[in-house]
Amino acid sequence: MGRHREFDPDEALHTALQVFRRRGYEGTSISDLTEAMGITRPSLYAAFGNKEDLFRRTLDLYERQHLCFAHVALQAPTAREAVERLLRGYIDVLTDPLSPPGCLGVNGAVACSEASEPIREELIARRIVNENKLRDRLETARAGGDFPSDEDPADWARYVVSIGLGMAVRAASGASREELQRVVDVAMRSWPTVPR
Amino acid sequence: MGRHREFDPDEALHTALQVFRRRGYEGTSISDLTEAMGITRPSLYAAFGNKEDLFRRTLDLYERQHLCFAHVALQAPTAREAVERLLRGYIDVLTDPLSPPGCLGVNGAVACSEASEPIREELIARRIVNENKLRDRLETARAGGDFPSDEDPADWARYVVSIGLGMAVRAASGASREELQRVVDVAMRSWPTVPR
DNA sequence: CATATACCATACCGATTAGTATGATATACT
DNA sequence: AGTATATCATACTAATCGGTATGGTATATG
Repeated sequence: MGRHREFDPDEALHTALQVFRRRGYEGTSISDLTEAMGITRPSLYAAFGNKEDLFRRTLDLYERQHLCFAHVALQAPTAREAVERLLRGYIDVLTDPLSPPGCLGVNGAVACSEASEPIREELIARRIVNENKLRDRLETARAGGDFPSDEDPADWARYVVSIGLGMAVRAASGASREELQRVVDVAMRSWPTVPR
Repeated sequence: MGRHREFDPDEALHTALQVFRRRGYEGTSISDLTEAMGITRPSLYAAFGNKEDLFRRTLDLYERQHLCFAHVALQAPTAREAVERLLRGYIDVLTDPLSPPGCLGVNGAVACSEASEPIREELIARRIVNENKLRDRLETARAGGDFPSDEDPADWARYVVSIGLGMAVRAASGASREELQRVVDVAMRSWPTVPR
């Protein structure tokens, strides 16, 4: 019943992701979006709700499509390898030549007006979820003797995520893959070994 | 000749710094500023030019007043100590209870609309200046035998700045001093020693 | 004291913001 | 075929954006 939609919502969502990723949440206007997506304002609102809803859906898509490597990385045999795969994989996302540089989660709303505070908090919450996954991985590593028992998994998860955040800011500023690889090279040198 | 200004420009600039630091460049409106500074729009424009001029002046004030510790830190006797003082001092800035958390240089414009691209580039440029100062310090350290000759000062400067950027994002998200201290604790463990 | 001048207050500017009401158009179901 | 309905295109809303014109007020100089 009714007329058919003349655009592909999934394709449109991919386009929205590109725009949001380059400009952040507040830096992107509805006009920016409709222009890039090739649809009209009412079509956008009918298909995706409001700007905030649309951003959350692009966030979901981003995690599903670009951050999915993390789940696999965490399953590496050793904790060290898991972390290294995490950081190297993240570099690929940050510098993907087909997407604007940087991370949607970081570019999204580091600082913003009061109006988009909910989005900012959503991004912070999602970041914490990911950091906790890494911490849990390190905890099982410790239980399995793959991570020193006198080291705090939370400390190391925090460290690794901080490196990631730093790289994300750098990438958004135009850092090259090679530059970021060297950051990881140095960062991994502090990785603790299990005394035996 | 003429009427006296009824507000203290320096005090007003300090207030502007607080607002910009919390909200970033684009997230801050002129109304936000005039309201916080307790002055009218024409007064603001008469005293500080336009929004971009005002932001650059708050940036100068920020570097003069909050980032000045870096210059001193770099003069520490050893490279390692210089870097550690740099990072610890930065934590103090990021979590100063009298100011909004985070760094003006990072919060300022990670992502933004096309309109404020000049500000974004200004911030990136200033960041590079600071990283180069650190790199130079490490280079003289290497020349003086205080830093391994087979290590690249640029790599380590990049690493240290990345840690700083990561902490800045964390701080803006509400990270505590203690949390950030632990990041530095871990980060410093990779610091190279000179073979002797 | 008179006058020139700098500041303040108010009200405004056009442009843009997110979001929507309206009417035309095209499709699916009865 | 007829009708219900969902989409599309256009035009619109009130609010806010950065920035300014205007006119009153206070002060410094002659």
